Amino acid sequence: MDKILAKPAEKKQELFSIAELADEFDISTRTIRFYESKGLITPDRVGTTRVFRRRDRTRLLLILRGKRLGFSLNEISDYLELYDADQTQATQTQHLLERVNTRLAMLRAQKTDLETAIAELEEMQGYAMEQLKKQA
Amino acid sequence: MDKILAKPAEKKQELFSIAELADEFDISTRTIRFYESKGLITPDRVGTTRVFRRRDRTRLLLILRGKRLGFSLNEISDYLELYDADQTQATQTQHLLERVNTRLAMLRAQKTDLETAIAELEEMQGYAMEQLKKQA
DNA sequence: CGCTTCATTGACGTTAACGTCAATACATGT
DNA sequence: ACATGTATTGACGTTAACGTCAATGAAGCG
Repeated sequence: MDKILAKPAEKKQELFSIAELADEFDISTRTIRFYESKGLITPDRVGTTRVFRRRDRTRLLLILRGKRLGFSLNEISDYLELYDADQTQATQTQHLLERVNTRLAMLRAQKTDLETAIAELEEMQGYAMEQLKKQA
Repeated sequence: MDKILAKPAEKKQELFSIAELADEFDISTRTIRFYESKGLITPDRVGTTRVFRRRDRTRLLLILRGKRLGFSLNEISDYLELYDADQTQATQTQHLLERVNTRLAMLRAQKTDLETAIAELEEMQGYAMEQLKKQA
């Protein structure tokens, strides 16, 4: 499969095998198939074999970032929908806007939590360094 | 139990029942007992009944914030240890400092992710609002 | 052409983080 | 004293997010 997909001279790789993506993102192929079964990604097929385009590669990036931020796959699924929402009709755009705003509120709340935690640890850090000076 | 623990005239409540805390933090008593079984909190007992002090109440706050940030209970357990570390010996303080720094790096990385996600959504928000103007 | 190497598809196992339920024990208001 | 309400301790169930394994198939290599 490598031979088929690999085009070393190209600037931007367009197609990816499941193994390539698993390797690049340091996840298992099982995980990728699992995400597909959940509808988070929708690779093409060549026969039975999956072939991934840039779109799904990007979605994988978003999925993994979502996970790092502590979101469930269901939440991430909602989040991904925002990226390919229909913008042709005003009602759809309006709906999208509401969902984006809801999401933004969540992320901003999380950011506040995060900043509080960071501030606390920085305080501990400062105190610990003080202690070390005294103890030296 | 309320009658025993409740001292309405006091400024700072010192003792809490499991139900009070469950209510205040909007979690189940089962969850609180589960956290105790994991060693995250260590309430006193009056007979068989749990009695919580401010310390464990604070720890509950930290646990829940940790969860909102997407950390596992094991990670949170590590995190909590930072709060009651031994600072009397320089080697302990040194060790604490290292762990605090590690934690800080994680949180800062997460903050970067978060800010990226927020920026993307803000861009979508801007674009959607543009669309709505055009479509109006 | 046989061998070896991925890829796919079930099916089943696993871990974390609780929920649910049953049996039992206190404690309180009337 | 009794009914009611709350607490505790198992034991078992559940969901999410994969891991593991077995059987099968297509593809390239010498």
